[in-house]
Amino acid sequence: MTTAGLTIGRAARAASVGVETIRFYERQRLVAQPPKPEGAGVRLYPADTVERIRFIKDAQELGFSLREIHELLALRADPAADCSDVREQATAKLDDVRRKIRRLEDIGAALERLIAACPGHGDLQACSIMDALTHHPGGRPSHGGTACCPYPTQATEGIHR
Amino acid sequence: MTTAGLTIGRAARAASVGVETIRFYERQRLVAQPPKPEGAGVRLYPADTVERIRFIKDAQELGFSLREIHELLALRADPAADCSDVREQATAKLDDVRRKIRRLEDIGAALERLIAACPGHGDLQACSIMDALTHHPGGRPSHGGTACCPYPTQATEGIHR
DNA sequence: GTGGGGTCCGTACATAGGTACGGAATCAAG
DNA sequence: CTTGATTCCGTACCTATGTACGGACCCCAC
Repeated sequence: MTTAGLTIGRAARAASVGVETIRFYERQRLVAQPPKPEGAGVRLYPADTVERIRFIKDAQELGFSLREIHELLALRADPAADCSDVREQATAKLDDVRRKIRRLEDIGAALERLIAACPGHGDLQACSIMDALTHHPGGRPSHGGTACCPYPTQATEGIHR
Repeated sequence: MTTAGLTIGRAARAASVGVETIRFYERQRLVAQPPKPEGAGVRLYPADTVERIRFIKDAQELGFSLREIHELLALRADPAADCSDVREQATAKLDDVRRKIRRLEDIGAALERLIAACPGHGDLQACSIMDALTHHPGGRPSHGGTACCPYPTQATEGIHR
């Protein structure tokens, strides 16, 4: 009923990556290479390979390395096996995820504070991200009392293109 | 009252990076290189450079590239200037951050589901991350009805060391 | 004032994650 | 059955982000 699969080119387009990226992931064993059909023909990729690739790209944007993504994808709860170590690994990953969320929330709050300070009628004392993070109600780090804008706005040189 | 600053080695240790990393960031203009004192001597790094480096490392783990981090750090609400573009950029970054949080929450939920399914008395139908993400109450993607464990557990080959 | 470690600077090397190239085989439209 | 686009595979190349190396210089403890 469903289509047998997609050629590598179509799969790549569906996952918004290049063909070469799929081949690269195959070499890294991040996605399985479907078998070549009997005799001759081209490989056909099932739809869930596309999902898998999307997941990989998403996870990358969240700061996971391909190694870590491999570990995430390898986690499986086999109902017929002792999975205490799967459980353990999954829990570790979950902690990881939660730490990331917390840190992102900090940065999000700093950005909000920065935006609020923007028109000039905000509270000030928060004219940069670092300011908003460091001497903030609830901000993490310590170090007392640098005035508002100690860091000279850096030229765009260096980080180029 | 506060110390004049840290030598590069101490600053590196304080920020949990290598000396070479600091120099690299200086070349990339991610952190400012303090001036060499009159005559002779070594450069001294203020404490907020350490904070800045920590921020860079944190942001990297959240999937921001050095380029993006540079943009984040460059945002500043100068109360004496029109900052509509700062506001605009900050808003865009904030959207970014919120997207990341949402996706992390999805993955966190999938992990929880996987952990719950683990001992065998969970609901099943969620024996891998992809399962937990795709056919989940509230899961994002579509594609109907792949059975539980279609993906052969991949050997550890390829992603090595 | 000497010895051992740290700094400085330039350059070279390394690792992760792709991206491009080239030639043979294959498929699909006309 | 020709033609143009794709696939396949191996290899080479590229960018981002460090990491290491080597020689000169500097600083602090003895």
